Amino acid sequence: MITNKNCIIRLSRYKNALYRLQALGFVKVFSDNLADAVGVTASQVRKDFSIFGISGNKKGGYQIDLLLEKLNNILGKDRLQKVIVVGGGHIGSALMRYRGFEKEGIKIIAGFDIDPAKINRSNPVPILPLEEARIFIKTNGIRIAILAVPDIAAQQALDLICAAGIKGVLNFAPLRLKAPESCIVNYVNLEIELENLIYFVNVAEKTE
Amino acid sequence: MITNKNCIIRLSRYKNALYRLQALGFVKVFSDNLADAVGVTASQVRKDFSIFGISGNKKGGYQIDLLLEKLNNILGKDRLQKVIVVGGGHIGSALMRYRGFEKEGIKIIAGFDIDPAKINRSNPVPILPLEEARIFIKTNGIRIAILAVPDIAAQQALDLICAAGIKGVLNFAPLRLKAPESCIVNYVNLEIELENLIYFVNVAEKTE
DNA sequence: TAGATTGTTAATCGATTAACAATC
DNA sequence: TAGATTGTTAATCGATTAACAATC
Repeated sequence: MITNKNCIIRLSRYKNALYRLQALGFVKVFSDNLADAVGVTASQVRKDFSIFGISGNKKGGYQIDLLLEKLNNILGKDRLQKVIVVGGGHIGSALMRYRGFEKEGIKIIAGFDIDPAKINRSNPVPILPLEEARIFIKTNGIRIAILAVPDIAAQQALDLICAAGIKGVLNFAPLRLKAPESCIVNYVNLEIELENLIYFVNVAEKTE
Repeated sequence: MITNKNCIIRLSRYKNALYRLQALGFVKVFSDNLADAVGVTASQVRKDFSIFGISGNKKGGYQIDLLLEKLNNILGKDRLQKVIVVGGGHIGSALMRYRGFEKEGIKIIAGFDIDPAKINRSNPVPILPLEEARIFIKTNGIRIAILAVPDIAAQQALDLICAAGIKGVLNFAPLRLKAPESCIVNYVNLEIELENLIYFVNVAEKTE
């Protein structure tokens, strides 16, 4: 199935919008409503659904609960996703304390750091020595990791967790990493996000 | 000038790669080298440059220092960018302590929160009451804000800072916000980033 | 000069949108 | 039935890539 990243991101947005509509008491939805809620065209919504074989009812729209079930299934939300955080610095520890993941079925079950001062086995999310990561990942069958270590440590940390069996990494370190084929690395680069915003604000300012 | 977001993001990546090459002692670079460093085609590099009227030397490639000067100018890196953070929770306070912005000429000069317990005027980055945000933004001519408040508070906080003159917002709250035309809102949605990663890891697992 | 690289145009590719037959 | 909405195909749009003349 040929799909691009943007399409999958839209599926997540549809899902989130559907939960909001459901909370407001809606039971069914038209492609038009959903398009409005997410900020895309109705054609886009129907096209995205058709890619995944999701069908509604001619004239009747889509039943929200069934639609959510299908989207959740596609997005792998039908089971709890266990995730680890590598790096117990500002970003890493903020992510470990962040509550927003829970409602999405994503649970951060441990953090890892090389600094012995950061180790804390009795934390709600325990912070363990990095050298235990390998056995922890294997024992618990962890596939997803968030990488939030300093630039210079990032490649080495990635190598370690990939070798231990990690299949997907969300990397916050602001540089491009080399990963084996078995591991997907997605990037969150806050510096570049801000730089981008500043660029478009400057452009808007000049043209106004 | 017609430009898309991806093009500007590539300019940031070129810039970052050029600094690394410069640190390694390189003085000039070919479109081919830069393409490799960033993971795009050489055509893409030359095309991006031509959009902004950046030219090199036939056969001679591009002189790194001149290229950096032009890219920095386009990206607005020629002056310090002062930014505020709204929300002193886990994400907000992590961003205020994060040192990675400084080397990019981005300085977080204050944080704001409604919780009196979070106020701290003697912090390296002072945390001030939200009701002071309006006057602070106006007095200091702040144009860029990072929004890191809980979902339910996000729209109200955005309204407040937009009214005070904010022109660009990097929003971490996981919902779509309504902003006036005068203000650009970019979204960082960590839940959706993880969901996306999980999807592609699942797909890879099924097809292997 | 011969070889290599830029800058730009044309071709390709893929994603989005429009249109409309099917149908409830 | 008449009207409205889906599902899908075709058209459009825009971004990326390939090709190559210009030229150093």
